[in-house]
Amino acid sequence: MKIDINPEKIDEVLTRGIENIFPSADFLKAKLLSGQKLSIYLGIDPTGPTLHLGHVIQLVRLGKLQELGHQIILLMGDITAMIGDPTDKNAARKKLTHEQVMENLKEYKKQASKFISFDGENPVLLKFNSEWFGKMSFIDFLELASNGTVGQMMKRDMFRRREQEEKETYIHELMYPLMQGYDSVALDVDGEIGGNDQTFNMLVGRDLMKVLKNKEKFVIATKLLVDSSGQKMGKTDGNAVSLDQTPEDMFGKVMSWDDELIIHGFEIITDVPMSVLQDMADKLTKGANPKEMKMKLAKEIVSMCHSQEEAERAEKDFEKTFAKGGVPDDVAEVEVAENVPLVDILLTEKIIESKTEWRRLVDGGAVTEMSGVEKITDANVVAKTGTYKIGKRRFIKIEVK
RNA sequence: GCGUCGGUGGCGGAGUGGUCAAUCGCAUUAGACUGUAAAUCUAACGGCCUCGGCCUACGUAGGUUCGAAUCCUACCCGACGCACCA
Repeated sequence: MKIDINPEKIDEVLTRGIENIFPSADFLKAKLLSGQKLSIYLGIDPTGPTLHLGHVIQLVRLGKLQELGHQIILLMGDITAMIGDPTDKNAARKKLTHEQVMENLKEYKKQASKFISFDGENPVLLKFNSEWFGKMSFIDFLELASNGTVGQMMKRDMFRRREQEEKETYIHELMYPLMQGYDSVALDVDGEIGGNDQTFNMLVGRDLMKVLKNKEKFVIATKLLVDSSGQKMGKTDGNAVSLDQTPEDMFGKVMSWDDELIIHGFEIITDVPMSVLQDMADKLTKGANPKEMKMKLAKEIVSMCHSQEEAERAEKDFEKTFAKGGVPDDVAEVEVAENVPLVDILLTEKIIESKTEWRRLVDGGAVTEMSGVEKITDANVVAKTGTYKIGKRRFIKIEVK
């Protein structure tokens, strides 16, 4: 495959959704313009069962680079995931077993393939860092460890903060940046891409490359999706969008984002041209209703992660249920015998967690029978045929036989 | 190994014999207002029932007591200090 050196595309790669480039944007630009095929990797630690929107930001960037003809490597940190990246964790994360890790990454490839291509003439290379860490001897490891000092590692604000708060930092955590850095060496890549929160780790890899391979690895740090309080939208927070969610859920999640995130989200996730975004930003400052734009963003994101059709469906569904207070299309349906208390059905369907919760919901006026738009006030009602709404977004359709 | 302090609900963090299912803050859920936004206000926030109670919970296991998150013993885990080892 020929390397595309279209300056416009390259400019987009260098700027859109990018927080920082090391050693410099010009350095990378020259590389991209050189016509040389570059190898670039993204490392993901499979610490959860699914990828999330945070990963999408990087995957989209990678997709662009793949289109330009470069060699993309997706590295599964099956070993590093077991240790746990201490980034942004004020307490040491629980260590995972290798089995848990392997279980987690089952879906990863499938989900990633929405953004980068694993076949065709320039396929993504899928790697696991157990390939080298699995057979690294303790001596080798010490050798590697001798490339970093405690002082260097302690530069991470993370570790500093823990120190200040008198929380513990384990030695294996201190090793983490070196391990991630060694991934670069083992893969012998030209560059790495990752979220801005990974900058420190990525730069450790850059240093190692210089020492061990005498190579200038470039590092692309992407912007992060942060909410109004500056919190990362990560898998540990409730506001995260994970890729295994249904189109409807995903759409709803995006709709519940802060308004400030609209333009930001468009920029770092979607392909909507920057000129269009500028236009939207202008309209927003002039007082346009942000909801419309958020709808567009939600649709765009669902369309990327699922498909255009599903995005349209999700949008209609959203309109219907929330804007118009109706019932969504894909409500779970159950058939029950006569004289079954409504609670029991909801409990077996796992819509509610306990009878106590149910009582609270009924007391709070959160339960409605949709056909008559009647509020349920008696916690002991027997289920009747109909559609019930519990709270804002829980629905169930019941058919009494 | 010795000593000191500490381990409480999703998190942070009170509570030091009964009135403690445990103040409070955050998070969460629901209601009002809306745009399933934010802000705000209200309420709920271990479980179960006939709403008066019952059961299970304050690191783990025992014990003292009419009664324990609170006292005692042992054990586990952590922080700090000292020692040991160099």
